[in-house]
Amino acid sequence: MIMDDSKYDVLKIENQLCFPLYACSREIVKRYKPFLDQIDLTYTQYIVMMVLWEEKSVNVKELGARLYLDSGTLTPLLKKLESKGLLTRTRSDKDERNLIVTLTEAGEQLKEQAVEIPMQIAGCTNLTAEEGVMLYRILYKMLGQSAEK
Amino acid sequence: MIMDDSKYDVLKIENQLCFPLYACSREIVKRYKPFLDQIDLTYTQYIVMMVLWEEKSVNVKELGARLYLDSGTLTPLLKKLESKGLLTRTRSDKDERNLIVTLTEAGEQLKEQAVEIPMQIAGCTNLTAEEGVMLYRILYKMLGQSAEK
DNA sequence: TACAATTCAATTGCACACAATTGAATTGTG
DNA sequence: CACAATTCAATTGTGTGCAATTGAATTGTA
Repeated sequence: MIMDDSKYDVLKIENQLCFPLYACSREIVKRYKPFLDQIDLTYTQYIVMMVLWEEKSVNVKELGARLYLDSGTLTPLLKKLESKGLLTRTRSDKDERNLIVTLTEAGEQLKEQAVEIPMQIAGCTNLTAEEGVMLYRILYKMLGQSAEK
Repeated sequence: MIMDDSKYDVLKIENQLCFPLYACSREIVKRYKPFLDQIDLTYTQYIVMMVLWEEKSVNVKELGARLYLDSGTLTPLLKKLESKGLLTRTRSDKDERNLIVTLTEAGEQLKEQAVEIPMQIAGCTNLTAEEGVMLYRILYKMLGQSAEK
């Protein structure tokens, strides 16, 4: 009689959904690196810029909500992007608590180089179109749960 | 005539697969935190312990391959787990370059508390069983690509 | 209107991640 | 055997992430 499962099976990494999620996320970000190096951005800086390329101007709270990041992560990162001249940081007149982040002309120009990246990355994936769509749908379903709070 | 797409659409966060992966990974790890706090482990320490609960003894290279982590991350983390008494770190006799990490009795005992965690986490997910299986399969397909190198 | 509660970004402290380098140990090769 | 190349873990330096706290600004309420 074979007896190869036990109450400890749940503790095997291969039986957990969180681990491949965690590992995959880091592997994909790593795949972006050579491309992002060309425009001197880290992955986190890149997704902040993506929001600005869409919105032109957002406050830190909105940015954090979009990216699931808090001010502890964003504040130093935004200061760095400001020092690179890609954005400006100014307090709102209406409410001095709010910090408004605005794309500069240099930031806008970076978009021209960045637009090449998604295409280059797309070729790196071994998923079918259907798998991509499925993965996307499932991940956003999980994220939706987080957003509800 | 509506003209609401452009060559910049690829730069919208919602059109990228990497972002929900990155965000989801962090959100799920965050969901583990209250449970891991009870046994005083971080998520990364937890997955290292999971390997040891399975293997009893591994070297740093193997551990890194299993977890997609390098010695820069593992060395300080293993020293911390050693100082907690959960594992020992010894050089291999056969090859002094190799560091062998071995589970201690205390580490083995922690397994009894850890075994409750996966069950508690499972209840936190809003995915169907099918979605869970699908997600798992797709993520490991992507990871397989990384493993090939 | 006072003033308590709330809402912001910033700060602090800790724990990863990871690229790049270092230095010791081992292996491969002439 | 000598010694160059390789393989390890450790170290260094930079950049996140995030919980918890702080302090200024605003809002809600007695």
